[in-house]
Amino acid sequence: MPKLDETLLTDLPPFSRLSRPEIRAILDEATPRRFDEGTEIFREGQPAERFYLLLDGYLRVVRTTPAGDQIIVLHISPGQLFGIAPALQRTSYPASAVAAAESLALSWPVRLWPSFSAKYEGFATETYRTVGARMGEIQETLTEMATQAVEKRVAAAVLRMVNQSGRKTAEGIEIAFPVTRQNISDMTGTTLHTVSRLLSAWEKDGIVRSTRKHIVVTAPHRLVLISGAAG
DNA sequence: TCATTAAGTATGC
DNA sequence: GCATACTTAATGA
Repeated sequence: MPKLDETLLTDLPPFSRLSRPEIRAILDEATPRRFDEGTEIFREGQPAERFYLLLDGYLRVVRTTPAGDQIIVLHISPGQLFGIAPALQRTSYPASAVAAAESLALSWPVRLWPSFSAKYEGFATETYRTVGARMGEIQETLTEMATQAVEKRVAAAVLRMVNQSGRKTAEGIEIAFPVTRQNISDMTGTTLHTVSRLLSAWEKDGIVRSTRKHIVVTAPHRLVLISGAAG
């Protein structure tokens, strides 16, 4: 296996404070792997044997309700750690991770987690920062689900994806990974029909432009207004 | 206001 | 040509 380049990690928050030799040591223990779109990387409830860093691509983090339907909890973008059950004091994964687009990830056995946290300045603080940020995001989505009307929830979900993965194009800001109406309904607790109707209506209003699995937000400010965000 | 049912069209391997 | 993605209308909780 070819050696991984150190520049893969140097700019990422959990590793940015580390020296070259330290990063070298971490990389030498990492296993890189590519995942096709739709591939499950690990499943909810499985023993957490490894933790991961996403280098390229996008992931959906999915939980199954007791009723049996899937909920998309959040997305993971490049540069983020995931599958970090040890940071949550857990020995099994609390959710499944599915590649939303073709993705590339590094992983390490969980037995390395304690030494990573202890040895490497900034690793622990940064991981707990991201854990905190994600819990906050989930909380926000939950209260939103309970209190806001469907159109606001869908607008907020689209904006969240745009904020995480948006890239500018001539037309507007596009979501950088494939998303279906069904996916969006799984994020917002509604049906794909309702999402389809909303996107059609927004498209007629010039707020978005969408083709299959692909959404461009042409008027983000108007979506923000619909979402009813503060300000 | 929204889910459900149902019945269609469009798209891409 | 088939499965999947998407659209739309109608109905009713």
